[in-house]
Amino acid sequence: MAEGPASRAVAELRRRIVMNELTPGTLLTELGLAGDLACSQAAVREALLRLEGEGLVLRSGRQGTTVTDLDADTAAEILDLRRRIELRGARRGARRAGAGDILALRRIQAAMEQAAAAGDAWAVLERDMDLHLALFRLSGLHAMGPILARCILHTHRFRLWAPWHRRPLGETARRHVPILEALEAGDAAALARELAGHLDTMVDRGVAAA
Amino acid sequence: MAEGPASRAVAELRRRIVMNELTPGTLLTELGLAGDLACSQAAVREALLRLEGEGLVLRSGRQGTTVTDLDADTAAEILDLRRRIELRGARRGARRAGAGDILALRRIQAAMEQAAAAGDAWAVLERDMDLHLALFRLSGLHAMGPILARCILHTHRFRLWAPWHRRPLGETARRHVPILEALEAGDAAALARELAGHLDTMVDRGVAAA
DNA sequence: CCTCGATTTATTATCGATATCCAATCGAGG
DNA sequence: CCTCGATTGGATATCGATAATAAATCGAGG
Repeated sequence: MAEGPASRAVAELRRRIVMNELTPGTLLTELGLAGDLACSQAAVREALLRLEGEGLVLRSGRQGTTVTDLDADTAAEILDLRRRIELRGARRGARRAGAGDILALRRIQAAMEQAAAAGDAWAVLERDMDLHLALFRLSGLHAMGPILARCILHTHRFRLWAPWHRRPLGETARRHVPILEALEAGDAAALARELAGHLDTMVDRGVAAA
Repeated sequence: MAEGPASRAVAELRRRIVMNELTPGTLLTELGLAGDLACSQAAVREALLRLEGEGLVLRSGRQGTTVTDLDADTAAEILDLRRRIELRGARRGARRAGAGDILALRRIQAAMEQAAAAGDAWAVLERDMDLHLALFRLSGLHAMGPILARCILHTHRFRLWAPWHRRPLGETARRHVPILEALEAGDAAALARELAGHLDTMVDRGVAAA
């Protein structure tokens, strides 16, 4: 999984930020992280460049790089955006799904359940992202994948930041089963419905929902 | 404007790709570009990392990095996304615009007209991007700025790739005036209307529009 | 003639050292 | 006591060299 120092640095820092071990505003120095992660400045530099591309850190030239802020308004807006992207993608992709695609999706879902059983919250999130991205890839809208990835990442971060959104890991994993069943049945309408429901229950929108 | 080799490399490569001097699929090598742009491999490397974050190139490990593909379907989808982001941003931002904000926007618009008068198509696009981003920034939805930036960039690229979408530069610049006027009047509805019209006429949607 | 394997080559990935730059600090003058 | 300017410290930015790796090429064997 770890192909090199740079990849490891990206994965590790991304995990720390999304899991809120590194809180918003934290100042990161390239040389300092190089010490922590036991790699060279160049590797850390590449990692920070990538994380900036994902919106997790902000590099301000020679003043250093900081972990980006979070706010509820933007998080809600991003979730809406994500909802729209995934729904439109699902409607396009439902008909193109081959048996191989569905098998691959089921494998990811199984891996997610396995991670949930092991109590590895981060691995669950990674598999969740894999699954949603693989599903979206069926739409053929290649250039939008990274945009969706960014939205998913920020959704995850916000959910962990606002702890009242947390759910049992196993439940999170099992929630995806109906989505895959709708896809396998070739029912685009059901797929969109299940996916929409999944995204809508992802975040508690105030107490009124109860 | 050019702060260093890396910044210059990013700007130059971005220009070449968006202006379609570098066509989709072109293979780029770090050392080769370093020769072209008269800088070190590290500078080119940073540039390519950033451009990958913008979706303009695809880095495939040791197999090299290529200019990303374009397709009309995705372009249409991205334009829709952009429309949605900008419209929601405008509705939020209309009330918060101060006199200083409007002055800054007018300055950018003036610079765009100047670039148009000079016949500098690329500068017009840069100012267009500046203007739309500055306008969106009024919404306070910080984390979405880079997503919008990406959408605008791809919209520009697609428009230049499909030459029938081109318009006289001066017209492009002047199109933004009503938007700023609506903003200055504090009329959120008019702002949304003008902005929507601007985005809708950006791309000819088939011959039916004639 | 075709296939498989070793070799070569071209390219990225990584590192350590140096140059550059911004900002905070300290000191002198008013 | 306050302000302004030089200084110093700490960080990024950049470079050149080296290591590692994957694709392409060439050659021998079948």
